[in-house]
Amino acid sequence: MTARLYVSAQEVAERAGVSRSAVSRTFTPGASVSPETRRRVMEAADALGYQVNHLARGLMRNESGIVCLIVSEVATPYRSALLSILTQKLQNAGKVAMLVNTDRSDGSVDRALKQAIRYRADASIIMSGLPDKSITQLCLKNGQRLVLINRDDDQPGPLRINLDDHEAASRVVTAFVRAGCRRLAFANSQAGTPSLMAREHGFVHAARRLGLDVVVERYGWTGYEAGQVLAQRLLTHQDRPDAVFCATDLLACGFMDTARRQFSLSIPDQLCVAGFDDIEQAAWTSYDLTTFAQPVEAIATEAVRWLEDRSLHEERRIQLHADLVWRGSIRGG
Amino acid sequence: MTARLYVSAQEVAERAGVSRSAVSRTFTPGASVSPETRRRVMEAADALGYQVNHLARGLMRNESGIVCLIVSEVATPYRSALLSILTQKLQNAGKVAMLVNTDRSDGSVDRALKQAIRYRADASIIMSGLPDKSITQLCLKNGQRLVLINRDDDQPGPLRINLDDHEAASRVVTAFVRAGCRRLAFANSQAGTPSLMAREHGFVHAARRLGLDVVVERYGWTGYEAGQVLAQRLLTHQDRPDAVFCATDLLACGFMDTARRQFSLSIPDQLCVAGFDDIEQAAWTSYDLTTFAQPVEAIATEAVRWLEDRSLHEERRIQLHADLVWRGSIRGG
DNA sequence: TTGTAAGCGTTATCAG
DNA sequence: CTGATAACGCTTACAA
Repeated sequence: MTARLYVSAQEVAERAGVSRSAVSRTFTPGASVSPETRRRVMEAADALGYQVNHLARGLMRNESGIVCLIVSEVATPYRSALLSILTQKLQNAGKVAMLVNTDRSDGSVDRALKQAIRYRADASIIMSGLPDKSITQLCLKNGQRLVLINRDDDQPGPLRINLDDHEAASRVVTAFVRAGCRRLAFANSQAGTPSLMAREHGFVHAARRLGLDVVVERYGWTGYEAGQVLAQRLLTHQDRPDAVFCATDLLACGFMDTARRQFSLSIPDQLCVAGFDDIEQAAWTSYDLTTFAQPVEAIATEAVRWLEDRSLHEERRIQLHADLVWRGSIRGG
Repeated sequence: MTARLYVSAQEVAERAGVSRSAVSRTFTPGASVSPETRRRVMEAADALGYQVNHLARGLMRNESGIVCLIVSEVATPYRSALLSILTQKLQNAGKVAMLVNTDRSDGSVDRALKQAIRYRADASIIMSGLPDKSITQLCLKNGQRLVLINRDDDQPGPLRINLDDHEAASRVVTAFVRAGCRRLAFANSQAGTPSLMAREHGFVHAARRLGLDVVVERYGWTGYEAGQVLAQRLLTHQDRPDAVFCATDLLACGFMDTARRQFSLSIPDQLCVAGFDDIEQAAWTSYDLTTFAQPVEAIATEAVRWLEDRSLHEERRIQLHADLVWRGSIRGG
C-alpha cells in the first residue's frame, strides 16, 4: 500500500540496460528481438518478478484475453461439468475465464453481459438464461463475440450450439416400446426452456406416431426434489405409467428414489426410466440410469475453436448429437 | 473489426457537451457532479451504449475489481457449491470472479497465481493445491491479497480459513460408539491433503482414547470410484468393520453403494457410515448420509468480508465449525 | 534489431 | 462544480 505496487516494464528495462520496447517485445510472441537482448531482459524480469500487465496490454491491443462465462446454478452437476471443461480449454487457448453467476431474476443476464463489456471481454459464452436483444446487439456492435449454448434458436448471436433434443427424445420412445412398455410418461420441470420443451415435444410426438399416449407432468425447477414430487404425481395416477422419460438426470434421480422407496417399484422390472445429461450420478450403481450424454467435450471444443479462429465472423449454427448411454434402467438393451 | 470498437468517455462527453472528466465523475461513486450534468451525461451514455472500460480504470486506480478463484476439480459437488456461493457474494460486493482451473501437476497453482498477477487481481482465493512460497511472496509483495481455504496451516497468506476437522472427526467416534459399533474403519483417499489427514488423525486418536482400534485404508483420489474400491478392501477384512467414517461424502456414496449391492449389507443395521462435506447427494434418500456440513456460506462470507475491509491488512486465521448433520446412516440419533 | 514517441481510456490533481 | 493536464503500463509505428 505504501510503496508503488508491482514492477513495470520500465524497471525491467533499466535493470537490463535496454529500452522498455525491448522488454515489451520480449514478451510479445513473434516480435523481433535478438537472443542476447531477450536473455538479459528475461534475467532482469525473473529477478524482479515481473509479469506483463494484461490490463494495459488489453487496453492497447483491444483484446483482453478474457472470456466471460455466463451461467446460473453453477453447482448443478451438468453445469459444473461444462464449466470445468470450458475453463480448461480456454486456458489451453491462452484465454482466461471470467465467471458471472446469474439468477432467474429479470435482467440478470443483461447485467452479466454489461459486466463483460466493461471488462472488454473478447467473447461471452451464455449457458443459461436469455439476454435482451438490445444487449446482444450492443455486444455485437462492440465487436464482442457471442456463443449461445443450448439457448433459444431465434436469438441472435454469431455461434449457437444446440443438441438434437427432439430427435433424441424419439429414440427413448423406441427403447421403451422395445422393452414392452405401453403407458408412457414425461416428467418435466416448469422452467420451460427450449431444450427442455424440445425433449418433451419430441417424446410426445414420437409416441403419438406409434399410437401411444403420454402423460406429461411439469413441476418446479429442474432438480432432485422436483423429481420426487413428479414421481408422487405420476405414480399415483390410476393408470400408472410403466415408463418415464425425465427431462433431466437430476429429475430422474429424485424420481427413481421415490419410485423405489415410496412406491416399492423395482426398476426396470416394473418401471423403466430414462434421463438426460449423463451427469456423474447417473452412472452410480444406485441409479444406473440410461440417459443421453451431453457432449460437453465437443461443445467446449467447438466454442473455443470458433473463438480462436478469428476468420469466422459469420453467424454459425452447430447441432451436436446426444449419444444414448445404455444402462440398467430400461429393460432389454 | 473495421471501425473503432466500443464507445469511449470522450464520445459521450462530446455528445453531452461536457468534458470527459465530467463523464468520469458521473460513473465514479461519490464524486461531485451536479444533477443536471449527471443527467445529460447519463442520457448520452445510454444513447451511445457506453460502458466504463474497467481495464483502463483498473490501470489508473491500481484496483482491477477482479478476484481470482484458483480451484481444481470444479465439477465436484463440494467445489462447485463453494464456487457458486463465492462468485455470488463477490458479485454482490462489486467484484468479479476470474476462474482458473488447476490440475494436479506441479506448478499448476503457481501458474494460476501468475495469471492473477498479470490481470492485477485484487486478490486470489486458493481452494485447492498449494502454491510455492516464492510465488505467494511475489503476490504479497505486489499487494495482492491472498485467501487460503482449507489449505495447509504453515502456508503464508493473510487470510486462512480452516475447519475443525480434527475435532469433528472425534465427534463421529462418539456417535459410532453410542450406536454400539466396536470395529471402526476410516476410508481415505491417498491425496493426503491437510484437511483429509486431520480427519483421519482426529478419528484414529479419538478411537484410541476409548481403547478402540481403527482400520485405515487409503486409495485413489477423493471420488465415488475410490469409495467403491475402499469398500471392497475394508469389507473383505476378516474382522469386518461395523462403522466406517469416509473422509468425503463422495467416497461415502461409493462406499455405501458397494456395501449394499456387493456385500448385501443393510445400512445402518449392519454398517454405520458417516461422511464429510454434506454435498447435495448426501441428502438424497438413497444415501441419507450422516455427515458434516462444510460451512460454505460462512466461508464465502468471511472471505468476502475480509476482502472488502481494506483496513484488515494483518494476517488472520479463521477456524470455522463443521456442524454434524444427522441422518439415517448411523443407528440411534 | 533497437530506441523514441505517440496513444489506448481511464482517473486524480489542481486551477478556475 | 467544472475542465485542462498529467499520469497509469503497455504496444506499436516510425526512424535510426
